[in-house]
Amino acid sequence: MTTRETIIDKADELIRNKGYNAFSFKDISNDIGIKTASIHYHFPTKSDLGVATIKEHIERVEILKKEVANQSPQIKLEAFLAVQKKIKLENKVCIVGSLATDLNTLDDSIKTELQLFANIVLTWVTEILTEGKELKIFDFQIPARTKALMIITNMIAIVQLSRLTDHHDFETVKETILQELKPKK
Amino acid sequence: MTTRETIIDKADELIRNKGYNAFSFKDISNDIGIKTASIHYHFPTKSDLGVATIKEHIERVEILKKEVANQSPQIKLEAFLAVQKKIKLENKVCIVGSLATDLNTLDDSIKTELQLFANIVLTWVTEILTEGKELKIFDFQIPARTKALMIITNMIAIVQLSRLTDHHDFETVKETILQELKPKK
DNA sequence: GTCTATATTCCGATAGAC
DNA sequence: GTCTATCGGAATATAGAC
Repeated sequence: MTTRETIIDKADELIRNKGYNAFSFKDISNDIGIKTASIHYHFPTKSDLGVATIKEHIERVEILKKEVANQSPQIKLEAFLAVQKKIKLENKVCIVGSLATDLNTLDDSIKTELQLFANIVLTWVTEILTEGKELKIFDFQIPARTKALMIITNMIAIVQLSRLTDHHDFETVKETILQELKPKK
Repeated sequence: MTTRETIIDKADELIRNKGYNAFSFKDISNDIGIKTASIHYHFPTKSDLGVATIKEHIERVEILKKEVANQSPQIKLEAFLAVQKKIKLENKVCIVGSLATDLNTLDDSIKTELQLFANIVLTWVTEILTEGKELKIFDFQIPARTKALMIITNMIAIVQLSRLTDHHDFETVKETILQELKPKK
């Protein structure tokens, strides 16, 4: 992994662990053994690093989409939910939720990139649901985009809320999503 | 309103507008015309102010609960959803979501108070749903607490996500929640 | 590319006058 | 209760040596 990639990886971890305004170049410096001045060589400003971190997420989603492109909608949806499960296991939150709560403090460059990422995820889940309904693997009576909003908001917020209520609540919500998509016999 | 209450009100606004780690005593000082040293007189530390802000939310929920105690489950649920609608109109986020994403940076005193608040809300919505189901006003096939988790996570995250996708998505999710609770004829 | 050194600004918090 | 003044520390960012 290049230094640049190592920095982005650590920034991603810190943003989703502590929040954008709580992490500093010094945190990265301490964790990966490089001086803050060197980080500025790769990313002149903190916003540049923030944008690069979101771009990394976009790339990862595009790769995941391709990996499951030929699989069933069921497998595709489980691939999406597995990402959330990993977030929960690592006690992090989704970068969309993490940055959305800080949105009014972010530069336009980060806002724009985050909007792009959010819409990519929303479009992907909408497509999965549409395909699943056509194949009668999923059943729901509302527009696919609306159903995608319901599912995505469930996942974004349960990683946050289950930090406060009960960590098992994550699994409860995830299983409920899958159950409610099953066609009635 | 006392100075103490004015400070709490402004802190609440800043936490839900910018995030806990992005707001400062100076922000409050500028906005309400009092020096930062005076804020420290009322709240020795930032954590003390954070705890007091959550306590204020707890009090408001308790008051709202009493106001609608004799109303139908439908009215009670709409009272809960109206709070979220107000949050959306003010371009803020729910304090649970705002602080949950920063949780790993918060003092235990704030964490504990936030956990208390989250559980109060969860219990309240669970009770509303239980009552509504008994009266056949609401229909759902999962445990009431699980349904409450689904609805609360929808609302917490849609105020965040609709900042990025489409502001109308808030209303879409809110109306879908109500529609899906209606008994099938 | 990475370093040392530093500029500048802002933060939370405290002492003490009024 | 509110103020002025200040402390100690941490933040983002830059200049310039290697």
